[in-house]
Amino acid sequence: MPADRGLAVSQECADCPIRHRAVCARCENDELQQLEDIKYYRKFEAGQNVIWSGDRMDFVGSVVSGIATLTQTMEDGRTQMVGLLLPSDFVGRPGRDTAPYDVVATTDLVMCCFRKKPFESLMVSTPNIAQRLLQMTLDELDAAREWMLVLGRKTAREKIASLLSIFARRDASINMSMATGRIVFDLPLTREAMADYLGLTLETVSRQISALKRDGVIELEGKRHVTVPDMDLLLEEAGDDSDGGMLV
Amino acid sequence: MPADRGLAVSQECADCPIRHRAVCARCENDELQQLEDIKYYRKFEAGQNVIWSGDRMDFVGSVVSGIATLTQTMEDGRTQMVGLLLPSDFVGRPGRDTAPYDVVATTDLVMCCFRKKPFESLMVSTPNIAQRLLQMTLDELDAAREWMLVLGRKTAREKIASLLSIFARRDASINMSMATGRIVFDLPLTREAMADYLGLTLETVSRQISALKRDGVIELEGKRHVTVPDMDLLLEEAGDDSDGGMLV
DNA sequence: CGTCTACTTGAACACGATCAAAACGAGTGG
DNA sequence: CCACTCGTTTTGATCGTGTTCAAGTAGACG
Repeated sequence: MPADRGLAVSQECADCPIRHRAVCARCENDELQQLEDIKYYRKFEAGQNVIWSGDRMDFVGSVVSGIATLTQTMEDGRTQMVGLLLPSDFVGRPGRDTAPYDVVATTDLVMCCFRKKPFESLMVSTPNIAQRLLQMTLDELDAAREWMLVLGRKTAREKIASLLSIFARRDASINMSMATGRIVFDLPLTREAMADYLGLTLETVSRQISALKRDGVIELEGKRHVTVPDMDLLLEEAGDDSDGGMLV
Repeated sequence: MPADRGLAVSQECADCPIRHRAVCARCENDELQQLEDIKYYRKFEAGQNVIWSGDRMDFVGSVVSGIATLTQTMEDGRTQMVGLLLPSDFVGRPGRDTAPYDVVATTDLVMCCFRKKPFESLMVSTPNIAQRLLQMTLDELDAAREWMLVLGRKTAREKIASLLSIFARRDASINMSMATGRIVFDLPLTREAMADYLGLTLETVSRQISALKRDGVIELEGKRHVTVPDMDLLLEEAGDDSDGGMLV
């Protein structure tokens, strides 16, 4: 178990890639300075646990790059992913000190961490941080509720299409591929991780991906490289309103 | 469609039953006074819609008494309940003006409402409100994620047991029935509403309740009156850690 | 090559859904 | 008091989606 490299990334908040989306988004320069004083970076390798459920948590932080998952596990081993952490997402809960879920790095991961105690003090003295955190938490609550519909009522095919839409949408907003209509991305999760997110088995995930490929909804190169020729078609397969719920 | 009685409950915040649990929990007397200035009560009858998905929302508020549900519906009619609103729970989102879900009164319901604009101003000027709302939102996020495990990985029997545990736990904390070991309560939801919460059909709900009764996990008088002779047994059926995750 | 791990595919099964009918309880009116 | 309706719930029979168990393929790395 190779420890994370001690001397990690060093970076100015000013040119941080998640500057305008993370908890610090609303901070003024002086507030940013205060955060800078208590922050440090940590790197994790793909597959590494960031936090173990039940462990004491003495930091909170933001995902800078890479992807992590939040998962819950029952005694008999059944696991359910309850959150997908993308760059700018926040980890940890001010005011609680043991972690309720496992946090696992799915890809190589860089996190911007704050020691919990000083961060909690800042929360009180800096409304811009608390307000941003409230906003982000409300967004996550909406996402969690949307996912409850997926888990409770959608078919396996719709579930897969829903998950692919999430990746496709995220990628479209980064790569500006809207123009061409074709969206291309790499799946950041294994079939098993997808199954854990969707409440399915990995075999069913595999079968449904094959089916969507066979039906021309997606194209596959290798196991991970996906092309979506027609986003509207994918959304239809996902069972979402085609006239896109523009919550953004 | 009988309108809600215009002249509704009038009440002092000081002797409000949800005073220490709602958004206002942390407020000092002067802050409470400011809330009192912008609040008004509304009553809804069982079955009435409080809010329709997509509608403009010009108020936020707290459930004072009764039970309401948050539900999401797909075009083809499949519905999933995404939240259960009990007394002291908060409805509405500062900073957003169209409702993302239907809110339906399941029993007769009293809400303490605040006009949205003034409330948003108070949020900025009164950290105690914003902080309490953040705390409550984080709790709801935890609850939503717990429910994702129920929806994604539990069997029908475990789902029913999980739902019954929620009601039982809530009731135990009110009635102090811990002593006797027997917990008694009335189901606040129809079989159909339970099905919508659990991602099942109402027939399956009915069958599993019958099965739990047959196996002595619960006792039933009529359709709604439930007795739990052994809470540990119920929790075991729900698939939860028997040594109770004491998050309280 | 051999050995991983990740993924795919097949066959049989089981759980929960679906369709259908009947029981129950509360309310209404003769 | 019984007959009637209406909404909720129970129970039964059959069906289908997704699971389970099992074998096999593909690609990476030694």
